[in-house]
Amino acid sequence: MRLSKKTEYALWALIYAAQHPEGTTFQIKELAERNRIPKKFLELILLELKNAGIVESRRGVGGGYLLARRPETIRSLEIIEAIEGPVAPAKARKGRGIKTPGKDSSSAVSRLVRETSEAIESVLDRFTLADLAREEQEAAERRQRNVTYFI
Amino acid sequence: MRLSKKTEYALWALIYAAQHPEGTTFQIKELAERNRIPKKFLELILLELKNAGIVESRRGVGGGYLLARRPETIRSLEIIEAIEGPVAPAKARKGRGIKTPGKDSSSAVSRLVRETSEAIESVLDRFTLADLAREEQEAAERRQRNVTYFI
DNA sequence: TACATTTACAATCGTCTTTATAGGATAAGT
DNA sequence: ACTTATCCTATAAAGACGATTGTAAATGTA
Repeated sequence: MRLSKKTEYALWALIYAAQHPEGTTFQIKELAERNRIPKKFLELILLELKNAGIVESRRGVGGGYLLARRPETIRSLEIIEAIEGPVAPAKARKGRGIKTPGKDSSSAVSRLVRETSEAIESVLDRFTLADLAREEQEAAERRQRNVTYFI
Repeated sequence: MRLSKKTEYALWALIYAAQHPEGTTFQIKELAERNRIPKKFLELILLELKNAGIVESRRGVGGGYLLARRPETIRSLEIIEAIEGPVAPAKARKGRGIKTPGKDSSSAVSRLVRETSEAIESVLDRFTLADLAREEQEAAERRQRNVTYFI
């Protein structure tokens, strides 16, 4: 599984957002500098996340972005799909529809893709933004204490 | 999960190969026409599958391609990785190595990717080429009997 | 009102990947 | 030799990816 840079930036941005006190905004500029994300690119990404209903924006002085919902209710699947589009292939509509051998949803290849997609969804469904933010926080604390675990 | 056309063609080709009696060859030309795959593109794909040790080739009259191993021993993971490269991100080497916060394997995003990759691998590991070929065979028979199941 | 701050949004651009296509070289069976 | 079929290299069109540029619009503050 490979995440595009765009999706990776989106995840970082939302983790950053989740680490802010609820209801307070953060600015694109600050986030871009901290995480070395191209500012204008980040703008684009946050706009998409806004259109997906994951963040909200406030314009003007003191404005910025903030989570639209509580991080416990935002699953990583939703985030990734907001940027990359659906993980699972569109379900074949039942009823009318012409049968083309290759694209047939009963074909072995389609089944393989379907089962894999379901596995991906089930993992991404388990992790909420709150989980990611907490985990990132803990990792950061470990780094600060300068402790490295070699297993 | 999205498969590239190339990988899809590779799977079709191998399913086709698996449906042939063991030890007999099939020709690119025939397969290309039957499945409407660009012949030259298919050539490229079979070459890659050959370099990956999945198929063998025989030149000259009566030549063609055939599976290098029994279909029960060829897992779909192997096929997909032969074309698309590794599913899982390369494991971070333990020991020396500079720590870059973003790419840190302990970060929340890395963990998410890692767990998802493992889920994908575990599904793709369960299906062998023999499974796919059998399933495709059954689907083809159902189609021939002209029976459609609307669930 | 004037101004600084901050997002909104459209358009563009260079590079890489994907999906092929073309042409000939090479090998092997008959 | 001749035919069949793979082997190999090069190239090209289209689209996705990653990012930049420029301008507009909203909002709080002096």
